[in-house]
Amino acid sequence: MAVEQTTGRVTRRRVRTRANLLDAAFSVFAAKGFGRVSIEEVCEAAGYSRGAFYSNFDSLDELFFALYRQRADLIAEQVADALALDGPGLDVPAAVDRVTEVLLLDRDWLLVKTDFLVHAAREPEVARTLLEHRARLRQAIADRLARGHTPLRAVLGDVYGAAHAVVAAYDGVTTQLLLDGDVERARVWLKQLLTALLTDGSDTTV
Amino acid sequence: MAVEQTTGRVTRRRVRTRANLLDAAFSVFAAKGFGRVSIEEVCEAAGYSRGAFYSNFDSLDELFFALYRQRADLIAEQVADALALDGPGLDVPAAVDRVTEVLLLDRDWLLVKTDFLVHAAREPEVARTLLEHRARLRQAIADRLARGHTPLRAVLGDVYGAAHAVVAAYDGVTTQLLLDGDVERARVWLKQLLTALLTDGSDTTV
DNA sequence: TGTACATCAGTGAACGCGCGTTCACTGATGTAC
DNA sequence: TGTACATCAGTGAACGCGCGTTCACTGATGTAC
Repeated sequence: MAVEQTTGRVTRRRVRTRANLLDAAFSVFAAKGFGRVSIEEVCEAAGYSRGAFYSNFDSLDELFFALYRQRADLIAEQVADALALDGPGLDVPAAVDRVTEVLLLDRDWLLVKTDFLVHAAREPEVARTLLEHRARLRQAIADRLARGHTPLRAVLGDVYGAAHAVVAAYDGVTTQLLLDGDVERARVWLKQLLTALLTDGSDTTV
Repeated sequence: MAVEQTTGRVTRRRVRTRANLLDAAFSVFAAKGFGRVSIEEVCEAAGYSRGAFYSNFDSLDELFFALYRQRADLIAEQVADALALDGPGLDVPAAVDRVTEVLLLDRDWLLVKTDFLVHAAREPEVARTLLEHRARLRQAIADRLARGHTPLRAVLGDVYGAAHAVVAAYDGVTTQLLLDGDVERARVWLKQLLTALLTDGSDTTV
């Protein structure tokens, strides 16, 4: 943390500045990639001097982490909301629609998220945080599947295995989307994958 | 390209230096991430002065691209070989074993590959190259599936859809592997996913 | 195979810029009365 | 609500380092005979 607060006091000005820096950083990171961004660029984009940065953060890494955490929490909440909408019976296609709406909407976020992934892959401490976040998401999905009494495929094991598969499908589709930029195709494709993974195989053909 | 060759002559020394720089770059990129690597570090790791770098490449970007291309081609070849081994009938579990052996063996490669992915995601020209490379891989898989008369699931469409699903599953598992570093679990998991995607649902449970 | 010459490939010093980091200062904000 | 004071938050100049880039030079390599 930058500037250890002896009192718990946090002025509004500080909150605003921090938020402005984070917002500007998001745009800049999305546009250029974490590795190609300087502290100076973030400050310029936010309209502050570099001193303001150091008053709020110790390093770009710290800001990046704060940024990820903020957005990831927001999205986890939205996913939880999207999953909560149905009644006890789970309407899989409808739920998938709502969830992909949240998860595959913002290409900028996918870019930043992937930057964060490769960063975390090299920093075990950071990786742990990201893994916990993913575990929470999976849990929400598993809960929903359990609550919806969705028929599951034995190869995937229990609801946790199924939730794991959902996340893997999402990650896989994200990779393709990052390259081709076709959000609509990604949505359709994710729905197909999830259908193939979650529903039974009464549609088998040769 | 650095140094436009008027004659087609390329000395052995040059070939060796270039290879040494690429090898060193791979280690350094894998360890620190593309965005955190300087030309100087690559040269030092390879045991050359910075002038040698400029004699062979115009920029780190160019070297990165060359590096990706080199390794990706190698791996595409290995995957093709692994797929070619069976007779006309496709033994799915065995083929999956062989392919995952190639694809999920080297964490360093996955790190560099993902760095390259986010790089490409922001550079349409580079993205096109990567998409073409992925298309070739998918094609090899689709061909194999067609040749093997593998029963497919209707939700995925034809062999191309199935091949696409295989790649998505691979990408999804890669993401998880980057974070937890558990190669064995990733292999098992990828096999389960591919089984769920490719085989029919006679295993459905509730 | 050996020698002489031409060209090439890598060296390493030098230059300079971008930017990370610091810090004395000042306008902004909050508190007390 | 207003004023006086204390503290805080952001400013912007200054410093210096890391490193990208260049280039005259030299040892290595290739060619011709």
